[in-house]
Amino acid sequence: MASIGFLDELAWRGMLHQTTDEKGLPAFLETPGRVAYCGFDPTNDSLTIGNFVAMKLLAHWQRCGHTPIVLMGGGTGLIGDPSGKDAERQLLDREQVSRNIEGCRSIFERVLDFDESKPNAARIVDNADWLCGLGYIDMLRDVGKHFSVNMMIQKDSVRDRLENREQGISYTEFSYMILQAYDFLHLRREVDCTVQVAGSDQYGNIVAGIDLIRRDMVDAPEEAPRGFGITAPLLTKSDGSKFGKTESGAVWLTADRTSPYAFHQFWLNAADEDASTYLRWFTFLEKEAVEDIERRHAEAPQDRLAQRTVSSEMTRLMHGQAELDRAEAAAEALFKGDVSGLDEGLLDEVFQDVAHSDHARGSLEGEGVLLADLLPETTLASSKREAREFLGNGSVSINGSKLPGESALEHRLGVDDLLHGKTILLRRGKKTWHATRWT
RNA sequence: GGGCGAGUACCCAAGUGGCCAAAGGGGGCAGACUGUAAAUCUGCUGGCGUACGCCUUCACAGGUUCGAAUCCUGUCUCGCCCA
Repeated sequence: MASIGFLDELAWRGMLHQTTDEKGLPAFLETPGRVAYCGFDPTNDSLTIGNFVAMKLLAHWQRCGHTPIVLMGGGTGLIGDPSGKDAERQLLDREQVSRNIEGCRSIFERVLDFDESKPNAARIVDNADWLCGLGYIDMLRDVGKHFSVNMMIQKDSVRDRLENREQGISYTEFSYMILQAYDFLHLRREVDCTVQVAGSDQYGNIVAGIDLIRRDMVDAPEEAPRGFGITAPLLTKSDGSKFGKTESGAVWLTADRTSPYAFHQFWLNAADEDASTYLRWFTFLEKEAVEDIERRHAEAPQDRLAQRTVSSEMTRLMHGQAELDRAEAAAEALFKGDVSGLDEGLLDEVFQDVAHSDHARGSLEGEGVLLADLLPETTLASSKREAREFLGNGSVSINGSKLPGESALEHRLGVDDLLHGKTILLRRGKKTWHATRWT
């Protein structure tokens, strides 16, 4: 089936940070059908491209013939993971958490194979199912007993918060590690899950789980596997800024939160220095194909082949071929050609893809509409004052042609500006579009 | 429970009675240059008004004062130390 092992696959992609057993793990993974899990916090009813990385670890795992388990932290999500957080987390209520889990399910289905006829079908479990029923006293006796506080406060996730004079850590979040360790133990016992994969920030939690399993299995035969951990490095951008954020917030994997067009644009706009990393991290292309693209990209970076490949692969995977075609057509129309010459069908598509708004056609008659008054009604300006600022800067275009700053403040839109009798395309700066429809 | 300290705009951070819509940095947006890239340079960055201006803001609620982010009282939150 798979010609390349899981660890090698991650390694060439640059997605392998560390494992808990450099020597034993490769041999262990030679047997197909191993079970690994990765945890996800159900803090939202959708997932972001940051979560995608963890999901992809499981996808590679599955493609290498092993069985992936998506662990939704319906129970731990009620607590909050202190790792990488500099502030105490908001507690979620249980109803919200279960709604969120439902919302994420379809996303996993796009990346993992849940076909139950396969021996290594993926599945989703919710740790609320076993955590919420635990008694506090039982937990303290059976699990807490195995944890040394001395050790716990050494873990980075906790220590950072202890040493940070601005923010401490509550007992609730301090306990998170125990719960996550217990998850691993539970899955080890119940479904023979022997591996946990995650981002490197989870390393401490993973090790805690392995420790717990080891203590639990003191009497088990020596050859019985305990637990392994595999982590991916933190994804960083070349300019040092945080990956996956745009001016409008996180990039989501579902169309209701980030439109396929915006999603496509996000990848297309990647810096050259990041494009190759994205290619390796986010596409499933094989090594030779990736290296070929990198070579061609290096020869002619202005063609942005690497960015184009990532954006089309990712958009197709998350939103399907049809949405990819639309996003590409819209991008082509908006950035390559003369938008005033778009045919009506394509214009309608573009209208759907970019931010848009509806207006009363009557106001265009006669004197027309002062652009400075219109902009605050669009996504291009948040206030009239800001609108004037953009206009004065000469940042605004109508149907693709830029308005010089001097005349822009007084500029009025009229019926002559309508494309195909109903649409005016506005643009601020280079790439922020807004379509207005007049009916 | 007691003592000490902190809470300023998107973030960090100055300011300790008027010159404060509040320094500086970061981030963000825009302009020039480009390849819908990076780097660089320039401008903007509480709201409203095309200016003079008006309004809201320095944790919250009151108070002192002609005048408060700044002083006082109480409340809340956080941190450190003691019990």
